[in-house]
Amino acid sequence: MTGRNTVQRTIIEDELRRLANHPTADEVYEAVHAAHPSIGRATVYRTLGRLSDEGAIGRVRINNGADRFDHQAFAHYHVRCTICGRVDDVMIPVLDGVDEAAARASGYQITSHSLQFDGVCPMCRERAATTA
Amino acid sequence: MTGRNTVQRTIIEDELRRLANHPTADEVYEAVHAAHPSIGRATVYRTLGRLSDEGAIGRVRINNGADRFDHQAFAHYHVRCTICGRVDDVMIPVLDGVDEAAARASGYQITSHSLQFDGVCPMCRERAATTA
DNA sequence: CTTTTTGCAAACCCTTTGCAAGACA
DNA sequence: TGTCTTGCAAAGGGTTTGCAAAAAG
Repeated sequence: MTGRNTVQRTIIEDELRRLANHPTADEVYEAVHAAHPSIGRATVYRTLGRLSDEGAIGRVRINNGADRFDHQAFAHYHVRCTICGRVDDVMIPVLDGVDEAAARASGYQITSHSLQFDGVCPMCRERAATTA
Repeated sequence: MTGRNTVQRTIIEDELRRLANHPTADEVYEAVHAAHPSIGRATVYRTLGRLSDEGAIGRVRINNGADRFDHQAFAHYHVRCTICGRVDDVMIPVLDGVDEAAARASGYQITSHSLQFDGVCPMCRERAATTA
């Protein structure tokens, strides 16, 4: 653990693990603030940022949307439903050799990649089929 | 062409092709506005959006940064320099079969994926080596 | 003449920041 | 005690929107 062990930090981390499914910082804030009204938005943003910098949690940067936080810290991919905005894990193997290929193709020194899928989640697909 | 053929649209599209290297909407706006002061920011944002919806140009959604627009419309990947923010093309083959794998793994109907690399561009690498 | 597009400013979402007060080690 | 963290409100970046006027077809 890098920073100081404050009550807020514990509360925020616990709440993230309770919410489990890739909440945004603001969703974490709403939940935390409901139970602990004195905890402010900035603290939640700052703490989630620190936790992900430390590697204790994951941060999923979503194209065109708020960042989401992941209680699972290891590298994996995500898919976002273009209808309801829901984000889920995509447990396929991490791409092998693609960073090297990109380095060769671009001349950059590659440090990481992120792969995001877009699609329609089972619920929304169901709903569309029923409605149509 | 889907919409109406306005002067603004032509000017904006031309400016994008002239700028060539993945400008943000605001960079396009600055250039357009400098030459045509009557053209407003909203028009540039709206027009770039329409052009990319039509498939006439590409939109590159950057993790944690402004969208960038690409005069090349075909699918390809991008790398962003974590130091200077520059964005370049990564001309590696489009990932094959990965959408199907993701669909199987997640249950989503996958419509697309985006792969973004992060790294250090040759210029910044050079600069770091010289400075150090 | 009908419908789309424009230009402006204000609104919006998500996030960060300055600062003084408070909590940790 | 010295430093990190908090809470607040305000600012910030990027983008969208409501509306009346103008332009396209």
